[in-house]
Amino acid sequence: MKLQLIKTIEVEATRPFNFDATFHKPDHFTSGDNYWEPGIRWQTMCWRGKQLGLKITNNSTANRPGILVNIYYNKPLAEDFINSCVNEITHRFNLDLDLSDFNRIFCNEKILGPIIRQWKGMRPGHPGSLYEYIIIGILLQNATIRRSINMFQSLLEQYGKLIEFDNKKLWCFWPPGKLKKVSQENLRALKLGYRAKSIKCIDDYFADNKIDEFELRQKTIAVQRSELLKLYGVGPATAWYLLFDVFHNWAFFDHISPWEQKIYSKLFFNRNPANPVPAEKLLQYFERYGEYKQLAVHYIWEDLWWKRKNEHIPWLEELIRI
DNA sequence: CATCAGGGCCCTG
DNA sequence: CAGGGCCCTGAT
Repeated sequence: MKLQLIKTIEVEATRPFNFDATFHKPDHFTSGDNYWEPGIRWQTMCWRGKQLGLKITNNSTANRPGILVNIYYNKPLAEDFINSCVNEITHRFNLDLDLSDFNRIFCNEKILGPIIRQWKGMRPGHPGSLYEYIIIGILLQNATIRRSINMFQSLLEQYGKLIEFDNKKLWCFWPPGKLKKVSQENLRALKLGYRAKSIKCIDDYFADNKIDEFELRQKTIAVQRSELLKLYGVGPATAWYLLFDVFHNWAFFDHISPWEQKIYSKLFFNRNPANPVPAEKLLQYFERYGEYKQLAVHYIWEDLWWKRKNEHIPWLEELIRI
């Protein structure tokens, strides 16, 4: 399906703003739903049931940071649809985030200071909806990266849509409810294993409107967490990712998985991965970043993955087991 | 060839 | 609250 350019919108970002560190996260696994090169991100987006193509371009001038969003579709789009879509993009990528406090407090901190100076204006965030992120989160569970990518790709090819815009062919996520008539066995045939049940349950849950992402955004983190844990297939690890990436809680840090523990141990304590610092002690260490502890670790984490793009880091390669 | 952990979670006892 | 089982892969 080839899409046409329907609308171009300028969106401002708060300053300081770093386009590439915001729109490309080297630690997120590459999937067929987006493509990045410096200054441009092509991204598919399923918004209110419509499967759109987006070309997001850096549009920053010296004193006016921002992006240009080209929206591609096969029909004209209503004004309020476009506005809501752009608001959602602003939200998901945190274009209106005020980082001044964070920058001021930590710009001279030993580890974080230099990283903040290098990546000043980087935002956390995730391009997907809550539904989409949960699906991906489930695919990440108890699997190697390669396997997660394979499972995601199979799902996209079965239930997503391949769209072409601006000379890019990218897969777009399906809307919630798409799996209504799909059986667990169908999903298992895609080699999802026991995750088939979780994904089926999640799709039903969203299709039946038992959860509202936008209402949940307004709730306290305690409510958000308990609502997420009610979902079949979502446990503490997946909830932790969601609370940061989807619900934008910068202070929440309650979970460290074994592979992350090893990387943190090396980064913060230069400890051999075979002998990592206990997770409890790491969490205690992150307390120094107070209200911004997860944002702080995100900066340090992303910095590491950007380094990996440019230099070989043997100890890291051994830990991530792609 | 077998065995086993892996970007967890659910269920059982 | 600890521990077994789960799908499938690739490493050993």
